[in-house]
Amino acid sequence: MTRTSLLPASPSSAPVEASPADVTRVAVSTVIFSVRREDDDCPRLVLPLVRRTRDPFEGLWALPGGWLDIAENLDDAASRTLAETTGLTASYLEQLYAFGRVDRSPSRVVSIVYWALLRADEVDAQVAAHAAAGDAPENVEWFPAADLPTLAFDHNHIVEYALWRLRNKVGYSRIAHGLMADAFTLADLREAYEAILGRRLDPANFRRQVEKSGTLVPTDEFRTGSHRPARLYRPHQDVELADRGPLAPTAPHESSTP
Amino acid sequence: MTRTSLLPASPSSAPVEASPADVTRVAVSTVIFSVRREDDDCPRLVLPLVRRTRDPFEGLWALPGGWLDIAENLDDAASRTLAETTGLTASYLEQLYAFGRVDRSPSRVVSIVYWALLRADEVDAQVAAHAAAGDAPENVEWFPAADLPTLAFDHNHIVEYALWRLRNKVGYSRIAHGLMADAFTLADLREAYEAILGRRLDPANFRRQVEKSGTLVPTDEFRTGSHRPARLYRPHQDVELADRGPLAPTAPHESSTP
DNA sequence: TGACCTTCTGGTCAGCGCGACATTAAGATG
DNA sequence: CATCTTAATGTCGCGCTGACCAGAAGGTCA
Repeated sequence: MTRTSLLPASPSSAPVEASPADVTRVAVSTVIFSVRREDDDCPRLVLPLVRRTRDPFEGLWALPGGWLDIAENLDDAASRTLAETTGLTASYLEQLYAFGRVDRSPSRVVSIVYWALLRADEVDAQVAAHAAAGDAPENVEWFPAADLPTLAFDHNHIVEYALWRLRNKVGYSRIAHGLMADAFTLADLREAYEAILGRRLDPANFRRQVEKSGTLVPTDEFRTGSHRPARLYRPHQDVELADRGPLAPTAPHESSTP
Repeated sequence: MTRTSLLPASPSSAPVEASPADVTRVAVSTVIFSVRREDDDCPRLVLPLVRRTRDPFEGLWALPGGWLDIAENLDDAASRTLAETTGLTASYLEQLYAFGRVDRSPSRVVSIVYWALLRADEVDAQVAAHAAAGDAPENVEWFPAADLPTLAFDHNHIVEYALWRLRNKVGYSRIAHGLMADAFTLADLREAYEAILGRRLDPANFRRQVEKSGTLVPTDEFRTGSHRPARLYRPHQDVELADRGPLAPTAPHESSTP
């Protein structure tokens, strides 16, 4: 419950656990995306990384994560390690892939990687809350997803795959709503799509698609800015961000053979 | 290399390995689909299951699989355990999901599950080859995917999810080609789609879609039957069954940070 | 105040893909 | 030779989409 381990570390740094030389260990990491407006420029896709403080790849940036506990579900481990290392709580969490190449780490580690979204307004809010509480996470920094440094392990490749999945999923689901605050304009949502897809979208056509989908509820409020005020929308309650199929959102592997 | 272990077994049956009571072990299983024509009826989606011979769920049917070796990539483990338990070699193999609920097994087991396709003509061919060689796999039986018995562990749920992924993927990729022999008619391919999707497709519209996709090469041969002969097609060489994105088909986690 | 700019919002139009359906071709069967 | 079944081609209408236009509604600045 109160583990303090960070990422897959060197063999010598795991005193209690069995010798990594002959055991396959399971780690859990998370690629968590958010959008942030740089200056007055267009919003960009960003993700938090953690600087490693232990031997394999010490000093390099890596995905937030940690070891899987013996009595912990995979989803719970992803949420826990993400919170422990970055102090963040995701608004959407989904398993990405299990990476297990023998040569991806000095010791044998299978990483169950999740990808997640964080509401744009929660980035600053959660960071500020932790700063006020005095438990601000250390060695955490946000990077633009399109311009990352060389990361530890195969994490560059993992982020590349997570981006690919996100760009795919944004096309056939309402997943981008997970980046939005409670109320937002269609321009906000469109800019999130543009940040993910890396190309501009026609505002009129975008509006048509969203309205037809029925996933948004218009409010009577408007956001006033430099120009004509824009109507604020809220996400429809009964619409899931994505169709998980037989994998239930909260308890993924249930329902069969009790 | 010459392991003979079958599925995740009871603690007492793993003498050399560390005690399962305090270690999370990694298993690999595979849901492998094929199509078989029942009688002169329409083809159906079938999959092979293995009857368990050890304690947890002994006697129940389960997915083919086994333990991950310490120096073995995940993909290799899926191929190896599939061959060891069923004698089959898949024509397409893709990671499905990592299942790791604490309560899915008496001991803590994280299962990296793959899903695969087997060419219809290879089902009988591979079985016959093993029978001739005297190493026919035991306790293996094919079941219709739509009508399975109660399986061990959470395997019913896993098959359900694999079916969902297959039905999804068949809509936006050429994955169904992995079920076809070297040469096949459009009716063969359409019936595979129908078996997967569970509904009839219009032959004319199906032909139009396939021809436009450019994934098939018409031959000069025809299959003669009870009615007008049907032209035989071959899959286009340069067309992958599915877009894996940054995950290369043979060596999934490479290319980054050398 | 009024000209001008930018964004929001609604609308039109052509092209494409797809489902539904009609029609002809070609071999097997009796 | 009539008939049946499947193979293969063609036609039509609908809905979605991208490109584009036009008015609405606020600011900004001379």
